[in-house]
Amino acid sequence: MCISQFIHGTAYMPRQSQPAPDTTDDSFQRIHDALAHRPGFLIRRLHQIHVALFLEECAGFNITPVQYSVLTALRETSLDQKSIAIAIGIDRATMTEVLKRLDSAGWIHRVKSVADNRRRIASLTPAGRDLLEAMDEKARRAHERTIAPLEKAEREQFVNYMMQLVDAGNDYGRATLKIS
Amino acid sequence: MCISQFIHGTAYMPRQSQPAPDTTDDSFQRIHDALAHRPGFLIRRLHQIHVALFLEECAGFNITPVQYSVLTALRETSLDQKSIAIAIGIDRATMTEVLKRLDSAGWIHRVKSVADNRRRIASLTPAGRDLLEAMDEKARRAHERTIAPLEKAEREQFVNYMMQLVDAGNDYGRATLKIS
DNA sequence: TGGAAATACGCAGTACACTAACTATATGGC
DNA sequence: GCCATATAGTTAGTGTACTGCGTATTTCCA
Repeated sequence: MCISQFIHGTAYMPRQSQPAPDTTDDSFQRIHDALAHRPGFLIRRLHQIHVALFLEECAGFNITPVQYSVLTALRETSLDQKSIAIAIGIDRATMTEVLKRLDSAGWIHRVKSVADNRRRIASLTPAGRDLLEAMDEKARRAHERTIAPLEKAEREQFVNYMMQLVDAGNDYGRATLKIS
Repeated sequence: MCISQFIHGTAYMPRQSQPAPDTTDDSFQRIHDALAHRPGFLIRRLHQIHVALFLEECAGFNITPVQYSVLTALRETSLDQKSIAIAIGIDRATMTEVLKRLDSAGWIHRVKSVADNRRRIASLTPAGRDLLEAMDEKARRAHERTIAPLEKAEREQFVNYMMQLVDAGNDYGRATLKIS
């Protein structure tokens, strides 16, 4: 189902939420109008869609997009946790968790740096390297499928725009969420 | 700091992760080359950036982008939980959690539907309506700032592309993550 | 009209994303 | 050389995003 179908009623449409007498069909149109043009809303949805496509393509490997990014980075070089975190853009607390999972899956191992005992250097195991090779093609397809609905020239423009925005906003992320 | 600074060394650059003798400066360039053009990677980073901008703009309101989307939807009409979930594109388990928090913050309340006792209808409280009014301008700014580095025409193109992709991929999301 | 199927919601479990506070180690200035 | 300061990593807590299962209620049809 696509949004148009949803809005225009060919897909699921709740009919008897009666307690709200104003829940008419065009409420959904109005909600759509209010949200569908907001960049942040679209980005969130697009992220969900990409994750779903990635997991579908790479089903059987039991790996997530972030984990694949980390392994990709480690294919280039062994690296301490903070550097990996900066390179792929997540904070070090999350990095700790991600590396734990990659470690217990047997795809990486972590050793204390001899030069600096605070650091733990992560490297790919042979199993991790094999996994990367086995799934590279499917991961590539997941990324392609995410932007496949656009024309070739549009896809290039779109990726180019995102690169500009990510580069410009690179200071943000690792966001503060203050709860009361 | 921007990615170029990061890659080219004017920003933080780990120097003595010595245990990996191949950790040269251009490892970071190679990691960047491997990741920075992948649509999924860029989308994830852009999402992080938008959330950070939103929380910065709306600091003091103690609200998240998703919570704001839900309130925005409820401004149009009271609605059962599943319909809200479909309208803003998250699954109903997450919706339960989000509504719990909005409820305990006093911005919505939930009542059993008289027509269908399985349903709980959520509505804005006066406090919720006031909150929306108070933060509308700042939320709008957060969305604007997310795409501000692009030219006006580019921004329109970019949002247009995202709308196409989200519409085409609307079946995805609510993703399957199978853990062993 | 009575029971099977469908639906709405909740809960437990997993993963990413973040903050804040903590430990352990390293560094730099005196 | 010693101590203040800075840095790497972990842990606890919050929030979004899922799956899968269980419960209660409604619907449909045989």
